[in-house]
Amino acid sequence: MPRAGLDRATLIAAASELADEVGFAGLTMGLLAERVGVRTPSLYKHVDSLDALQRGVGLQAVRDIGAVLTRAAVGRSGPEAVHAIAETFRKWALDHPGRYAASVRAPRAEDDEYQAVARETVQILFDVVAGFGLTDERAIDAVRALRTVIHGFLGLESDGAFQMERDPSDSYRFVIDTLINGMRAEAATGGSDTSPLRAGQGS
Amino acid sequence: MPRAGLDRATLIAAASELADEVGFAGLTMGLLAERVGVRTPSLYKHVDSLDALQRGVGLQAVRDIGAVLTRAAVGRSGPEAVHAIAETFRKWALDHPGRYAASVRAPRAEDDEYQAVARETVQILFDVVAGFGLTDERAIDAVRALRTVIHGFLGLESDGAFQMERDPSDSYRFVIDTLINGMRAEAATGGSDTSPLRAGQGS
DNA sequence: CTACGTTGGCTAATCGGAATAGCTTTTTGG
DNA sequence: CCAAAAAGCTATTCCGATTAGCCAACGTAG
Repeated sequence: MPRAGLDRATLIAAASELADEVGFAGLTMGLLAERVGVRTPSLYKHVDSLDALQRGVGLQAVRDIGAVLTRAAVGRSGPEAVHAIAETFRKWALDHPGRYAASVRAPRAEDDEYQAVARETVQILFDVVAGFGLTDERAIDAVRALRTVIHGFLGLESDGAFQMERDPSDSYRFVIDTLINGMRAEAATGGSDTSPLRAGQGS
Repeated sequence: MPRAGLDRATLIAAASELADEVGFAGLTMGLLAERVGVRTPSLYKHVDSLDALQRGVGLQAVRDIGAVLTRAAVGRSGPEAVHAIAETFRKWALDHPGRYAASVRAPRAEDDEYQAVARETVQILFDVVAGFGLTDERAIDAVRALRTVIHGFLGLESDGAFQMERDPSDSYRFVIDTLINGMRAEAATGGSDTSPLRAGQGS
């Protein structure tokens, strides 16, 4: 009985592909085992549980997203950077529906590693927002707004919630542009309220 | 062995409450049975399956949301109506996390009843958007934008994705205000072409 | 009021997927 | 070459959903 040469990373990679094919909810130990040519129980030599596997896929997805967004944002700033990030994120999510769903899964507050990776990705957004001249609380608001719009739209779109005859790409641009205009306006009027902001994770 | 006097509606109501307590994912036939004082298999006399139960909870949740939003919007228009709807929706979602999660569940394209109910709720948003003078494609964009922002924000918030020391309520208002400004601006430019909102570097 | 069909509840059993136990073989380091 | 760790496997257990089949409760015609 030759060995299959599996390890955690390989399993997570295979699970990620599988999730993109059958949906994150359809990702099952049996299916993954079949995919990698092994019996189900053997997987437990490399991952602790299905939950751990899902977490691994989600964590890797967030890392991938961070890398992709970083590449998209480099050399750009302001509205151009926002558009690049928004479009890149959407394309990635549409290309990798399972991974995207995995990345959205509730991160468990006590999961430090997840929090750290998420923080890194959110940092990209802070850098972009800083380019608008937004700081402190307004920067937080703007980053939250960006995440809100991107996740909100992708969530609805991937749920098939847009039924009308209108290219979602155009609607997406509308929302993003609206947000950009809002940030521009906010930066122009200069944030009037100021409260100290404390350290935290996420945004 | 006295009868419990159950029926489909009672079960869905009980399941809704239960979902708010244990989370939509934690809603289980066994738990529901215990809650209504009956053995698990007995539930199948009233609902076809767990999936059907979940669908029922989601459907009812969408109906409830529609009713609540309608009440919130009556007598208001424009920005005031948008704020009322946004705040009401958020409060409802925070008060009923399980039902909210149920309402978001992918609606299945072939489910005509669900589609009809969802359409009714979306209609409320169209009415509000019409108050801004937006029509046709721009109205669709604006409605999608509203849904995007509301669902996006509530999704992130309920996932605990906002970790920084900043009241989410304030950030929520920021996003909503930004969107309102965008709709106002869009209405002002008269929607002359498909991309009047281009967020160029210039003005 | 009473027999009878329908309805609702129950116990027992099946099924599918996750997870564990315990055995066997490969790999690896000395 | 040998012992221990690592990686597979089969057999089993567990749990939640679901089905089968039995029996009591209800409600209604005669």
